[in-house]
Amino acid sequence: MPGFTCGLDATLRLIAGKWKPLILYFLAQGGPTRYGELRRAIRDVSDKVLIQQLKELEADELVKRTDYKEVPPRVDYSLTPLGHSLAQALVPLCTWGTENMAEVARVYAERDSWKRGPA
Amino acid sequence: MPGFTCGLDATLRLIAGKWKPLILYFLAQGGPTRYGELRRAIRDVSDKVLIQQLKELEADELVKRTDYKEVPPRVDYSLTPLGHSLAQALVPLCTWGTENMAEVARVYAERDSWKRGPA
DNA sequence: CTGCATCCCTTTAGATACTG
DNA sequence: CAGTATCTAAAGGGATGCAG
Repeated sequence: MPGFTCGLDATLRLIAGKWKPLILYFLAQGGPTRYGELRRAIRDVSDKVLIQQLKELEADELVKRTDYKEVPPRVDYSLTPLGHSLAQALVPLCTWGTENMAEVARVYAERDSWKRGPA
Repeated sequence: MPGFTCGLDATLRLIAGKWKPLILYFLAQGGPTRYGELRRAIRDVSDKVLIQQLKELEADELVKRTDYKEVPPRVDYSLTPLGHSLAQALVPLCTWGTENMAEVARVYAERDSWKRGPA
């Protein structure tokens, strides 16, 4: 039901998913990447979730899956032109995070401490 | 537990939440905004969720809440300097969405159709 | 190596009604 | 006007084990 309130809304629907931005960003840096490598690069993600998100990205035409039909299996993932342009739009977020990482870590630590209670 | 794999990772933790980017972006455009106005601007969000996300943004020092202690109540929300800089980093995503909205709407429509099955 | 299936749990979000 | 409270639904995510 296309009825985006604004461009940001449209974009957000594509990158909603815990690991999607990370996947896009990683692929943008490294070119075609094999499944296993991706899996290791995106720490802490399970097979199920990674595959799931890759499929959604593929359905959204942001990522291209290439199956070389070899044995043992070899598959790699790369960005489509659309995916690549989106990844570019992610760059400022990455930059922001890098520049403000200390600040972010600080507020994050505070949040966690009151979450667990003062003690 | 600060241990961000990269800047993007750090940023994502702050803007994870269905409406947060939209809230930040709206505040960036409009300056201090009263609760009711925000509520109407961010379509389809419930009071509960909106308040919840605003509180988290406030805890993360991205948004500032001002209570004028009047009756009837008057409260407004605005961006902190940190929040403002983050909102700036969101601009390219918005631009991307606007530029590619037709494309996004198309892939989205396709997804929805096969989701509901052929027939 | 790549990836699917299953089961389960937590988080997130939404509806509704109510209060100072 | 600006929220709170409560309940429920759904999505997202994770562990494990199996398969081609």
